[in-house]
Amino acid sequence: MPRKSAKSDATRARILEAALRVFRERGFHDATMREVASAAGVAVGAAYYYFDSKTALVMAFYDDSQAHLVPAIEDSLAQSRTLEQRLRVIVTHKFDYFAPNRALMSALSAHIDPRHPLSPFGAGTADIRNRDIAFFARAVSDSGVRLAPSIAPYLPRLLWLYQMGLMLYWVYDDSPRQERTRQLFFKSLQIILFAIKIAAIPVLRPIYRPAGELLRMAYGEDKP
Amino acid sequence: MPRKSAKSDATRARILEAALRVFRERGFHDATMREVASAAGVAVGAAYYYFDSKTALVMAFYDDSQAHLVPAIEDSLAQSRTLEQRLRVIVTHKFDYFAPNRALMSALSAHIDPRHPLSPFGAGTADIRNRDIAFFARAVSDSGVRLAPSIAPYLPRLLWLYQMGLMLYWVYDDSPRQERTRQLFFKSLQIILFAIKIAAIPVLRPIYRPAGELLRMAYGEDKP
DNA sequence: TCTCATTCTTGAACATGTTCAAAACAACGC
DNA sequence: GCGTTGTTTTGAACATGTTCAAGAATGAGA
Repeated sequence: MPRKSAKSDATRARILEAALRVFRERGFHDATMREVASAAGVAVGAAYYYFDSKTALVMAFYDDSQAHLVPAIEDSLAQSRTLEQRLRVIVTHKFDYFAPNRALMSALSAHIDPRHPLSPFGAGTADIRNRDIAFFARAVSDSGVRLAPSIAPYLPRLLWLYQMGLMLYWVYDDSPRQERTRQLFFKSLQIILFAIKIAAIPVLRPIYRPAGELLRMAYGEDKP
Repeated sequence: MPRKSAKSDATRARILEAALRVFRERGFHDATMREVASAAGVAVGAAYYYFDSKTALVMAFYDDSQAHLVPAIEDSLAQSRTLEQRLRVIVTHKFDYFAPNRALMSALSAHIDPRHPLSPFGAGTADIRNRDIAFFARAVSDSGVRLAPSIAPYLPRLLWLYQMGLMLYWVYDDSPRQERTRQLFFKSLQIILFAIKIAAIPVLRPIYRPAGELLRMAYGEDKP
């Protein structure tokens, strides 16, 4: 809704910062919107003027993260060659950036329902999601990996889904420094890359045909 | 909390029935606890005497479902031989039983957080989950399928997870009669069974070694 | 039949996310 | 300057999940 002045932007930022601070200190659930508003020095209504809901504050943080992540990831992608390196770069950058607010992200995972405006799978977040998927498309393209044509169109979306699963595990990973997620990531990445390479071998393609059919069924047959 | 009389059981059942009715008619989110209580002819407090929360009502329905599903599934399992048939039986029975309240189940999927008492992955629901996993253990055992020893101990839990994913897709599947989920199920089941069989071939085991390691990392190395 | 402890039941009170009408402020044309 | 129009801010009001102190019902033991 708010679109105009620079002062408006500042207020919005002030509310968002205050919210993240309060959420970190008291936990997302225990923090109240009244606390957030008071920490930002505004009335409750102001918070709702800039953000649709309490969860939308966390989503705004997630959204803003792209501004920081895009250049960082682009740089690292340019320096890395193999697909494995590239995928590591994307996921590691994300984990590192989100780490200080890791517990917060659980607020987002509460909305699995694709019809909810804040669901990571819904139409309401298509922009964020597509920008995100673009990372993986970029990581795959000109990485020198030969791809089976039946799975190639779905690979970026599949990798995005894989990374969402990792993030979910990571958010609730209570091992020290989330070391468990890191190990799981490396090991699973190995397996996935192996499967991708295998699928591209012409002789083995018949074996992978059902996988291609499954993907077509699940994602539909849209061109892009 | 409530433990004693038969009248108590009746009241509890009356509240649960009323809740499901109201949830079905008005949707889980739009329905209020006051409506539920009024439909059951009790005060709001009574509902909270028997159920910990609004979501707990849906969980109670899910819990009760086992009483209906166990005999039905046991019977069908006894009549089916192949692992494919058996897995179809389990999932199909569940879908059929939950179908009238399909939209309701979305209330459960809201709690991904394993620390939440109602999370399907948390300690609070371990009993329900283990009973559920037992179906898959039973489907696998004496089904005549040779298993790779590195994945065998995890297979029931893996299949349970697979079925949870299917349920999630099913809950939000808006294709007529959820035909899409059904097709996805059949196709993915084919692939999974193929992978399981391949993994058991001695010559190919080295290829599957990383998968075993991954599972050990993800699930830990507890004996049962 | 009369305690009295336990189990149920009640509905008002509470906490908190969210809405909204009204007020304050800002910008702009005259 | 002064009205007009659009933006921002306010805080009380609202809706609803949940709690809780108090009362009713129940049943066991004397």
